[in-house]
Amino acid sequence: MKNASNGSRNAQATAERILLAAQKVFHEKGYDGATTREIADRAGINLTLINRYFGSKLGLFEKAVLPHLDLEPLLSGTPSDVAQRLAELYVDTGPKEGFDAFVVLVRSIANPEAGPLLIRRLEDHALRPLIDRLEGPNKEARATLIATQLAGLVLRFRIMPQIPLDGQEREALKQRLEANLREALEG
Amino acid sequence: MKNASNGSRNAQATAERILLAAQKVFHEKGYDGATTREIADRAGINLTLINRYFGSKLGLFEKAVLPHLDLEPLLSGTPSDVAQRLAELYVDTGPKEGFDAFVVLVRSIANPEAGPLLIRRLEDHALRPLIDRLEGPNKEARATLIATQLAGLVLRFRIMPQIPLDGQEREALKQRLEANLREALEG
DNA sequence: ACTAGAAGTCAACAAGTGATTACTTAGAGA
DNA sequence: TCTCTAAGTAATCACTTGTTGACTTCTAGT
Repeated sequence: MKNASNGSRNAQATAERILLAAQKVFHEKGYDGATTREIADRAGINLTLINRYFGSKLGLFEKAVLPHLDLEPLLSGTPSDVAQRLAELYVDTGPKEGFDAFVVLVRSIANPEAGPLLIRRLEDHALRPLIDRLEGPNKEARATLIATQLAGLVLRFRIMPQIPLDGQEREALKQRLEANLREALEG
Repeated sequence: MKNASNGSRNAQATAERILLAAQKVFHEKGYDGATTREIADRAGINLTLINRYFGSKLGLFEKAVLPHLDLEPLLSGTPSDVAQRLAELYVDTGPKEGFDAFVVLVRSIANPEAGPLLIRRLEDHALRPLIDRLEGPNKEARATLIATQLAGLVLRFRIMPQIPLDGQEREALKQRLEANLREALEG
C-alpha cells in the first residue's frame, strides 16, 4: 500500500498533530512562553520530531500560525454586512478556548524573530485586503481606523476576558462599534 | 554628612539608574525578552544589585513599569479637549524611542507573572478612570470603545511603526478618530 | 522472510537565565 | 585615624531551552 492509513508511523498525521498542538500552546503562551517540549507532550510525539519536520521552533510557528492570520474571509458582503459581522465576532465575552491567530500575534509580537514575520503577514493579509476593499477617499486612514479598533477588541475580549462586561453594556458597545465600523467602511 | 551626594556609593542613585535602564529594556524587549544582565549592563551596575534592591526581576518590573501605566493624566478637560489630545498623541508616526508603559503592556501581556499585574493595573488606572469620567448612559460600553481604540493605535503606531502612513492619510485618520472619540466621550 | 529506508526514540550538549552566597571596598561617624 | 556598616563585586549554582547526532524500530516492496 502506498499511503498508510494506519495509526502509527504516519508522517503526515504526526505533522498534523504537531501543528494542532502548536496552535494551542502558541495561543495560550505566545511564542516565548511556548516550549517545544510542551508542544511535543501535548501532541503525544517525540520532541525531536518537531525539528525533523519543521526545522526549528520558528519554522513550526510559521506553519502553524502565520497562515491563519488572515482578515480577508471576514470582508465579504456589503459594508453593513461586514460591520455587523465584525461587531458580533469581536465583541465576544464568550469562550477563550481554541486557536486564534490574532491572539497569538499579540502574545508573540515582542519576540525579535516571530514579531517581524507577524507584522509582515498582518500587513499583507489584513491591512492590505481591508484597504483594497474600500471605496472612496482616504482608504488607508479608514482601514487603519477599522484595523486598530479590531486589534483593541482582541486585546480586550480575547486576552483580558477576566474583566467582565454587563450584557446590556455589551449590546450597547456592539451597536456603537457597528456604527463606527460601517461609517469607516462606507467612506 | 548624612546624605552622600557623591557620585559613587549612593544607593538611591543606583536604584534610580536601575529603574531607568529597566524601563528602556522592558520597553524594547518586553518582560520575557528583557534580561537582568542587559539591564545591569545598561545601568552600569552589578547584576546582583537588582536582586538586592528589588528582590527579583518581577519586583523590578513592578517598580519600573506599573506606576506609569496610567491614563488619568490624559483625561482632564472637556470631551473635545480630551478627544483632540488623544488623537494627536496616539496617531503618532514619529519616534519610537523612550519609555511607554502601554507598549510594555502589549509586549509583556503574555507572561504568566507580569500579565495579571498589567491587567489589574490597566483596569484600575485606565479603564476605571475613563468610566468615572463619563456622563450619561452606557458608561462601560463607551469607555471600552475608547480604550480598545487607543489600544489598537498603540499597536499600530508604537509597536509596528515600520508600516508607513502618508501624511495626508495620517491627518484624515486623526480627524475621524477625534470624531469617534468625542462622540463616545460625550455620550 | 528479508531488507532498505522511513519513522521514531534516546541521551546529551551548549547557551542562557534568574538567583544566591561569600567576599571586598569605600566612607561617614567616633 | 580607626572602624563598622552599607555598597559593590565575583564566582557560581540550579535550571530551562532549543537543537543535534547516533541509535532503534517499524513497515512497504521484493
